[in-house]
Amino acid sequence: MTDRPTKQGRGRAAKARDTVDWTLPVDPDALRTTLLDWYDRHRRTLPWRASPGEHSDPYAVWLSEIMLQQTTVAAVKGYFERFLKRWPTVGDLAAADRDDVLNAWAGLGYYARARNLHRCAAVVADDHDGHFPSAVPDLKALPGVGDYTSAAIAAIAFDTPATVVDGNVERVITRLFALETPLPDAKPDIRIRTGRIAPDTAARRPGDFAQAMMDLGATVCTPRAPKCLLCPWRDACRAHAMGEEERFPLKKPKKPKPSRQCTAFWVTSGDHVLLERRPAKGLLGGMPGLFSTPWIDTDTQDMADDWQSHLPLSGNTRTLPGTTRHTFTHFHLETRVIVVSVKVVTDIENGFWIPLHHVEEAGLPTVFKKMAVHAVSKGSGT
DNA sequence: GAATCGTGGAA
DNA sequence: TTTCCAAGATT
Repeated sequence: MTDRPTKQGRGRAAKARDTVDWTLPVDPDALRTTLLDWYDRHRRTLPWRASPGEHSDPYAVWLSEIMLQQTTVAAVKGYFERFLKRWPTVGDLAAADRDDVLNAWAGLGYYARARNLHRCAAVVADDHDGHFPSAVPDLKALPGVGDYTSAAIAAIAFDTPATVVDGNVERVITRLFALETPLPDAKPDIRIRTGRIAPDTAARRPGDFAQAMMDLGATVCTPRAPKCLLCPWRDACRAHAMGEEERFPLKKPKKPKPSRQCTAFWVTSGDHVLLERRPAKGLLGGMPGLFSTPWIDTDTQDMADDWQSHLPLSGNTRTLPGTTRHTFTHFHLETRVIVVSVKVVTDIENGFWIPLHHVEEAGLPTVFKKMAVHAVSKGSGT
């Protein structure tokens, strides 16, 4: 495979393509064929994966791909099956109440995905007659669908040639070529190299190839202790030849996580508890939670003990022993819980009351679920 | 381009 | 206990 002749007015990608240094002992077509053979022999059964030869439902593909963003297969399985059973079509999901969708998503994390999921379903139902578009640019225009997901849906659901690059592909490609450029700077190069190996026609099975690349990364070319003896690309892999598989991909150093702390309020009245509906945007946006003081940075702020002014309702208060801890993507949170007993159920802004025995179905994100468990276990002494 | 945005499992 | 990381998107 040779580089194309130079043309005028090329973009950055085209320019980089000419400078790609292809130094593997085998050509792209051989790599693609070898990988597809491996996939046919090792294909995994997954809830969202069509059987060989069967047509996959674009709605199911889209739903699974959104859920799988930065999330493990094991964590997604149950959620995927519950969603598909409750909302069998994109029209059903579009017609669902937003809070019901958020409730069903609770615990899976990255809640902007759930908000975008519901918005996207509405767009597909309203603007696309209930059918997902098949072209990458049209898919990428949908809420929550970016570079990876648009390519994945096009390839897997419609067998359209598309360059699918996720974290698995990045790892496989950087090892195959022993790329010394750290992520994310290496992304454009990785995309170009992946595009060279990937199928360029529907007949060459773009969907299977994309899934094969990701399966290879997930089961063989793993971050730690890769199973190179089982790898179909073992003989071509430069990192393997160097004996330095685990050194790739290189990554830019990440910043340390700061710590924050807050005081949360477990407000009860009789057998009811008060929860907050959080603002629609930002951290845990749109989700239910406990009222609390602001989450203050531990390093820059003193242990501010001014929880009184943030008390949502006045009542008898009791500070529980101990704290709960939770780690988000970019900070740690330590929470002290104060039990507040109020005389009568009183409505307040952004607040809602639920029976205590329904807390488990309230759809609390994990950080709040920890606080609720703490309150119930430590606070039952009154 | 850097920050933001969850969670649970593995080492 | 801490760190890493998993089928990324958005701002």
